[in-house]
Amino acid sequence: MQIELPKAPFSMELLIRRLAALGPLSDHERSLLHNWQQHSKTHMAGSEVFGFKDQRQRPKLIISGWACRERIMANGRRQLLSILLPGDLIGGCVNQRAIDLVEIVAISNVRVIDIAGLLRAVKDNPDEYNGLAHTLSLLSLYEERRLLDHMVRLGSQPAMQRIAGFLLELFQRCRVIGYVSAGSFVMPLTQEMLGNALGLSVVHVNRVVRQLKVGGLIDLHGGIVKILDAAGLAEIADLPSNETISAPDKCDWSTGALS
Amino acid sequence: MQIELPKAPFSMELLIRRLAALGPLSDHERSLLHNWQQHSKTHMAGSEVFGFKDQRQRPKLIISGWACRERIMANGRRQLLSILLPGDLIGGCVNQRAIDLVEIVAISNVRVIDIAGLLRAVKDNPDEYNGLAHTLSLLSLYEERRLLDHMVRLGSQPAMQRIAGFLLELFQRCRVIGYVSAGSFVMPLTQEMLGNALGLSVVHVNRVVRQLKVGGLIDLHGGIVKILDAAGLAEIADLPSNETISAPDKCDWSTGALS
DNA sequence: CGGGTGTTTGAATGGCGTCAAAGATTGTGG
DNA sequence: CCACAATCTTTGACGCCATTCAAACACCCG
Repeated sequence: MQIELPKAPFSMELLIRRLAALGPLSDHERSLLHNWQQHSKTHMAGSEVFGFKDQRQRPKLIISGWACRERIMANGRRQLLSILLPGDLIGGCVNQRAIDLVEIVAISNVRVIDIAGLLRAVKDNPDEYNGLAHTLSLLSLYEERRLLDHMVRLGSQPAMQRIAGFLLELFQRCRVIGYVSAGSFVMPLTQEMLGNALGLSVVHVNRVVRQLKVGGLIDLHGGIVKILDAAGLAEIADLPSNETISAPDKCDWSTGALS
Repeated sequence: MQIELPKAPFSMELLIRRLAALGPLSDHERSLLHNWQQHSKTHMAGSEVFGFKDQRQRPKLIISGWACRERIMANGRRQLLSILLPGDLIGGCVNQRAIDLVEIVAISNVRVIDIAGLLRAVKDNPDEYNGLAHTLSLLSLYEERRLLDHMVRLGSQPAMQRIAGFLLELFQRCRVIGYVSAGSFVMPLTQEMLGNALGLSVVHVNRVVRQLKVGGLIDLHGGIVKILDAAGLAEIADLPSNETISAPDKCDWSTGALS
């Protein structure tokens, strides 16, 4: 199976595309992103990308590689809380978030750039970069939503549904950032990591994945996942009909609450 | 077993005490809270407190009764994501949160007051109510942290650990708001709800609870929980040593990110 | 008193974890 | 290029934790 997978490094262009899909961006905002240059830093697979001890860490953008937020328990067990892909923000939230107090570890080699200055520019000129502020906050809104989805998986789905739903989520996220080609995407997660994310043992992950393979729903070899039957997976995963959450088209920044 | 349990309606005094424990409040801020009067609205047990469809819902404060955030799946299964107690805020976050897109249902009869105006006052006078803004945001920070704790429970703990940890969390939260007397607190959760929160069947919840009873760790009758051995529960629940998260003593509101 | 709801208990089934060991794959150094 | 180690995947056997089904038992309320 020879598959050409996009290896293009994540550029600001992709972030622009991603944000533009969430809300309107002015030319001025696009050019701010477009001209944003920053030298990137690479974290090797397995190393810590973002420590939770240092509250002062500067917000970052992942431009290549996968990372995860994970919590390690006293008995040595790991629970992956969230998977981070290229185009995802780290610690770039408007206000303090608990999720940012969790350690972030690189799954594959991860390249990040510092976007503290970018976010600062947005914050200091709220009128000028209104659309940007909006779409950026939607980005973290979506991560929180994924967290809740995952919580539901862990709490009330059997292994097969968990895996089907999880793979589908990764598939859709990869597609959004252009990392899917011919229904396939690179997934640098070992089955052990899948187990750590889904609360399952390696052995059982393997068995269920095999079932999905023989069922003709997916193909999985050498770290490459091919989604053969997305609709079938969605049915197995018991996804609600309106899976695509509608972005609140009117996110009112001036009424109610502090917002 | 006759136990006197505090039935005092949650007043602004209690919110003040709760916030003051999270950070310094000026006299000016205390008086703002103290003088805040609002007629309360009651939601009967089982009814919806806060719909997620209406994005415009005004933020509220629970002053009595228990509620929960829950998600209902296609197969009819329920997953309780979070338990809300008196003194907890609903929808009062600085910016849009995914958790606020989840339905909130009253567990017992719930009284709430509208605090949109209060939050607005805080927001419109950031300098004046700096400490208040800080502590209020800590409140939602802690809820998010509880969410992550719960996720870890669901993902990587067996039934007994889940139940022990969950009861302990409720115990500590009740104690903070003064709802614990002689180690006991009223818990209006049926065992079925406990199961829905913890991803367990009613039957198994019952069996594990009985084990905790015969083990002399808790007592549970008629909706009243008595924690007999908090340390033992903590050990069972495999809680990390530094269970009491230290409030970030220096939450810098002027550097990094948008914050 | 009766019905509804919640709790408790038993027995049987099965999903999933653990243990163990054999392939398959990747990477490294000679 | 091959050999070797290390990591990951795969498979079988076994046992336990937890679910399901079923039915009795307690409790509350009108």
